Amino acid sequence: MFIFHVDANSAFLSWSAAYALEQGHPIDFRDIPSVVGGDQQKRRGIVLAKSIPAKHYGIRTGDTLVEARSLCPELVVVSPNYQLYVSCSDALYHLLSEYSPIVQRYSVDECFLEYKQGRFTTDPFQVGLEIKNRVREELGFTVNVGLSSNKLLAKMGSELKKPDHFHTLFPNEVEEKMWPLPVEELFMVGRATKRKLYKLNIRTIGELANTPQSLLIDVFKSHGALIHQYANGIDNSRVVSGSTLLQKNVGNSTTIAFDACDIQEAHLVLLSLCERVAMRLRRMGGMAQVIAVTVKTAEFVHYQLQRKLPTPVDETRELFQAAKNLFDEVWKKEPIRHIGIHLSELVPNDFYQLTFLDPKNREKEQQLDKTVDALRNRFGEKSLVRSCFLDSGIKPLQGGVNEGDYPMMSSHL
DNA sequence: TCTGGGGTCCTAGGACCC
DNA sequence: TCTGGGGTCCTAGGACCC
Repeated sequence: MFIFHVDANSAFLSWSAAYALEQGHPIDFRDIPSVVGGDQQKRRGIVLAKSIPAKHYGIRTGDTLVEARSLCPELVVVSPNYQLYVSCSDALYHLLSEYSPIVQRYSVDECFLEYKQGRFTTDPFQVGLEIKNRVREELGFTVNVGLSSNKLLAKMGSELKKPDHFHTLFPNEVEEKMWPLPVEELFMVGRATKRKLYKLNIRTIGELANTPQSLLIDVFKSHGALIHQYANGIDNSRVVSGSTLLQKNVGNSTTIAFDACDIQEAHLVLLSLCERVAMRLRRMGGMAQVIAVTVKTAEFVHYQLQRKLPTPVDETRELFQAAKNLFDEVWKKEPIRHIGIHLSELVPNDFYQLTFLDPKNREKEQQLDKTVDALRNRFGEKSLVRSCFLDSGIKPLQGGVNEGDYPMMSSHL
């Protein structure tokens, strides 16, 4: 059994660069210090992706654009084009699907691929190289490809040397290729874990691998067992293809372009988030049993309140009512920068139909939602909006990558 | 106009029940 | 009255990933 991991190099930046070239732009953003960054006017001014020259200035993903510019004054900042990114992601997925029916989309720019070698299949080493080269030549951006016998090692392999490289990282290569790396490069070792490991004098993946597992469990609980296994190259998870997986949570949140100071404004933002998250929930065919409202104040203080609902819900109106109640309880009247709504403990909506007896009211409400969804799907999200948003300065649907401001893609690169 | 948005999983602690 | 000990459910919050 062979597993590939395919990872687009600096995905958002490469994709924007390739598209700009295709549109006749004279400069390849990948060759100069450049970043993809959010809109500072809308208070989303952070680095979403960076070119390799930008990285050499010390610019990191997540830095504010102000910080990034102070590191490199001539930095070129490109606006994100989410529709383009979805097209590129789809193109990559489809190319990989030619090699195996089992392809897992791990994120917008990463896939796992399970490859069974048989009498008539190609040698996996050839396949890895071919994928890498075909993506570059046919899609116009580069990827790293990792090959191993499990997902963890395939992923670690694809991170080795970038860009445009194919690596193997089989169990017998772990000691040589993975153990010398700094411990924070191991999958699932983030900032907090790194700090604690350094305190234990564990600085490389090899040192972690050779630390007694019992010690790690004492310090990190189950997470300790996990990273110890990973450091030793052990992982038994399967490649899960398609959308067979029922999503566990769904949420939308947004940074408001101005601080919301009164309850009417806050409720409007909540409603606009509800519109979007409820639509996504229904599209998934789910109903939510738990709803949470999160708030980030102008001072960047976070708080959250969650509540179990008496019955699973997918109606926009019900969700809004619940969200409003939570918000009113939790809000301490400070100016608000950011609001979110998250739904969890999802169940399939057919389950609900059979299980609960509710007033006819609900059926009417669900019919209404269904009609609204259908109209918006057919004619666009803006085809039907609530009148309360007119002149409010608040978009009628919010959350996620903000819709609609981008021209339709005419080509697929 | 310095600080995005969408997920998954785990743990602690309190309420409540037997 | 020197005050157990399970179990489950619920909520808050943290850590990690992209």
